[in-house]
Amino acid sequence: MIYSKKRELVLDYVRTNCTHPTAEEVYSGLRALDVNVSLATVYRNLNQLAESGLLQRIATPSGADRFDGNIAQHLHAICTRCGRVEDIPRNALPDLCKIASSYTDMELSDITLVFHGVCSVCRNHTKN
Amino acid sequence: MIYSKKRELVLDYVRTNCTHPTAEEVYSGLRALDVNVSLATVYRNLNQLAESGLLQRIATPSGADRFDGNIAQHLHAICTRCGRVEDIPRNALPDLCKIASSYTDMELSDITLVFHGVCSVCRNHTKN
DNA sequence: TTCCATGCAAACAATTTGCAGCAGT
DNA sequence: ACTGCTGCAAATTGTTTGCATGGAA
Repeated sequence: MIYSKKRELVLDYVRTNCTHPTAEEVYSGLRALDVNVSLATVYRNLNQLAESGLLQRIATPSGADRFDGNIAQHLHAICTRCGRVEDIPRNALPDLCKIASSYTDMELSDITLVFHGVCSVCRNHTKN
Repeated sequence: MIYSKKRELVLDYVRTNCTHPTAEEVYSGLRALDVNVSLATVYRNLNQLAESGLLQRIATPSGADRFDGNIAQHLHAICTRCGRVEDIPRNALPDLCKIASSYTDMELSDITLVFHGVCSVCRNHTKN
């Protein structure tokens, strides 16, 4: 992959913003920094960076995909009220593929695991 | 929720077809049975049925959501080659929310967990 | 000078919605 | 009658793509 200024900016943005931004958020975040980039380019670069392992894609169920500059193996917890994303270390959990393997004849190699809950901010905010 | 013929047909279709169909598949499946129903109605009814717990929604990462008439607590494994979905009993796995809770201040109540792998049919089909 | 990258707009897929009419209780 | 259900088409949302141009090696 040859060098590209825009791609570097996209990667830097996701890395320095620990908000697990969506493509749209990366786009408007960069525009706010006076970076002239198109949404298509943001999508293309996010896909390439995720493909090459420089970013991690968080496929949230129903909603825009999010991206994470922390590529260490870890999982995510999403607040069902405000959408905030927090990290959960992957080694906190046992090897789920190995456990599930005995229940199917599929050769399981990976999991998509997202926790859902309510973050402390939202809990304090609205007590309903 | 008052009775509706179309909703009953949608529910029956998902229950009797163990293929974990998408909304589109439910739609064309019903049309093939000479049921006059619109795609919008299929979507509306699938959402209501999932909302009321009569169906389980399988939010596949990037792709159409699938629906499952088996509402017993269980998880899914998706073949990355042919898209086939198999079931994994939930009690095969430990209580992940409880384990992850100690790593975040979110109040975790649920998980979205999908296994990815290659089914035996695809493994035998193409040895590459 | 050969690719890959980019911007723009159009295309796309999955899903939802507005509205008028119809059906269930 | 009242309210929820349906069909249809249009609107939305998230994302990808075609094409002409610009930039990196």
